[in-house]
Amino acid sequence: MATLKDVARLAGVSVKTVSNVVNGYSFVKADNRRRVEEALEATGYRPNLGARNLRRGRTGFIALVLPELSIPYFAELAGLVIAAAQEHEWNVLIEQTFGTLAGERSALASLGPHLVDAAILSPEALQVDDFQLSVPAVLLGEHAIDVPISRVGIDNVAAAQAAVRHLISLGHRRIAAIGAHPHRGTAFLRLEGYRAALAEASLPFVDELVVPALNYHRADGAAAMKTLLDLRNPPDAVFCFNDLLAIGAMRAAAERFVRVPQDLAVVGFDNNEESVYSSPSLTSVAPDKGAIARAAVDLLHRRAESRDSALEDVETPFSLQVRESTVAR
Amino acid sequence: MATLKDVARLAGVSVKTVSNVVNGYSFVKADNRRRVEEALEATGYRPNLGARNLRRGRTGFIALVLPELSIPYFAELAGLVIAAAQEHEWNVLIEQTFGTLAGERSALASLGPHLVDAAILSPEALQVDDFQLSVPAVLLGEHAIDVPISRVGIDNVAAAQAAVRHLISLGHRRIAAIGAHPHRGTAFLRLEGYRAALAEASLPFVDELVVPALNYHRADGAAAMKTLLDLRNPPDAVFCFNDLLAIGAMRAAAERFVRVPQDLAVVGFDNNEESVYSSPSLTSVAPDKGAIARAAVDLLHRRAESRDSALEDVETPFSLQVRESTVAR
DNA sequence: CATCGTTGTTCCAACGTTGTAAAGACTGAG
DNA sequence: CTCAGTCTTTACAACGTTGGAACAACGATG
Repeated sequence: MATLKDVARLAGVSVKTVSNVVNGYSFVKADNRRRVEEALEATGYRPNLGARNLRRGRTGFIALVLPELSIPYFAELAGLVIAAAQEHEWNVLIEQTFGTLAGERSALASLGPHLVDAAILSPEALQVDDFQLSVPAVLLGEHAIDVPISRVGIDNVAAAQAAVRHLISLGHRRIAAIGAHPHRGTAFLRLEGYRAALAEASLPFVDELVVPALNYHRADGAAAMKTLLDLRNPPDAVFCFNDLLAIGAMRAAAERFVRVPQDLAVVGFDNNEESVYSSPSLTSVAPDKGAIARAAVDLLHRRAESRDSALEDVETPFSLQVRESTVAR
Repeated sequence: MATLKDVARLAGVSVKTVSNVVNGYSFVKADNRRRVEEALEATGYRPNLGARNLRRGRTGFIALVLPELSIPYFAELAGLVIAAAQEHEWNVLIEQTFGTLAGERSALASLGPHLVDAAILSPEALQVDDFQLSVPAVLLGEHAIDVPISRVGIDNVAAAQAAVRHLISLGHRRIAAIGAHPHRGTAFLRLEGYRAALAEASLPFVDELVVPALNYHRADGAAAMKTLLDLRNPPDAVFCFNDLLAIGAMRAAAERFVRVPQDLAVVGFDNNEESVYSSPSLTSVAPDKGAIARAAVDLLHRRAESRDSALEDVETPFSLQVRESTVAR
């Protein structure tokens, strides 16, 4: 593989002059520039990023720490983050934590400053004092833990409230919630929005209608839904804290021959592509994932450039996509 | 951030001795080893991977080049590849090509040997003469293009044949296929399996029942299914070349009030998690994704260690998961 | 003609690590 | 006590790059 030295020898100039050409330094004689460019072409030179970054003190990578790529929301988000990072000549390193405290801690520990320039974190279990970071970082979605790190995400309370308001506006009165979680920040906020929507419609908050989910997988949604359907007085609508839970819930309903939306309205959260094509299609809170990815990467880029470290809290837009699970075709 | 030099100063030994301890070199006096280890602990030393790799001539990264993370199959696979790579102390760099020739070429071009030690490729559009790789590589799934690169994947012909045999065994006679594609290797092979299954049952191959799909997204499956349902004599079963196409097809069927599986049996390919929870759940060819990920990474590891470059062709197992889309509950 | 500023090029050092070779310390045998 | 052999540590160079200083060439200015 060609190095600067090889190119320099071929062009008959010094290594530094080649480096200057490569880096677009202005004061290079047209003649030399041409010769260097030809030599670059001839050798197929590509800079050794390791060496460059060693010298520059950067790595050219950012970390994206998330629970699991097999969760569609994170897969879609990861794709968008990769695209956004490319704009800033960053490569993305994905670390999966599987939502466990141990996984998240070990991911954080491996994030030395020589591995990545910055990190995007989507933690689920981390405690306040785990956040001893050696690189600029941004949190996705969490607004519940109080920690001095910038955040990007939607207003979870407002979003959840909008979802439940929608159910109320359709005439539902016994509305369940699936996805309560003892440590998860977003779960807390979405429950808050659920409560708020009930309160403003003067509907009672019923304990048995709030079902926890340890993970947010389809199986958890199905299990939770079965619990709800077994109640003496089952709900006529359910707000699920993500789309996977909702898909699982709809599946469980179908297995009990409960019709959606006639007998049970369902709303999800995340607006996965999957939810557009399910039968029935799923009404869902749709965060602007592209905006989240861009905002997070841009924020880190600003922070990495200038050493100032003002905390930022970027609120990205969301919308409610109404589909068949709440309103029949 | 602590460097070897800092640790050495603290422990009162040379830089190299610290390096020796870090790398588990045997001949270090117990006393010094202890002092160094304490100093390592005290400084929280973590090796600078860039520098280490510069010196060692490795990068510590492998590339995973795939169409799109928002496609569940690739998202799941990526997660498994990341896990498998961790075993060999490799980090995974994901490049998305969006299935375009330009995207794949640019991804390949960016794969200099100083960026990654090896690459896992899942190409869709690449031509034979695009494969000028400067690092060890392995192809996923493609057995159609003839190119001197190792491959890992299932026997696509046999898998497709098994799927269509299953439909035939259920009594279906007018079986369609969705997903034909002019350049995609796997599409070609799956079509081959479809043909073979028809042939062995002495069923005719009917042109109008084979519908192409440019992309393999849900929307393409829905569009293709509409075409089939518009035929004067629509099929009573359909084999889709991936699960997304099948999900789209089932959605299109539902919109026309065609019942699955009573009026139309559907088989997919990939066995996405999504397909277990759809209504009806989807019968699907299930490649062992974990085996694919492990085989690919292990193969690259062997190749990267020893400089020998024997071509390998690893065939991983698959199974047919029968669900409601072909057999009612 | 000396001085100056501008433009263009080169040399040197350094980023943090590890392989090599050489030097130093210790052991046991002669 | 010397020597060879083994164990242990160190100095040095190098990986490929770039910032900074130094240097060289040049025309313009006084």
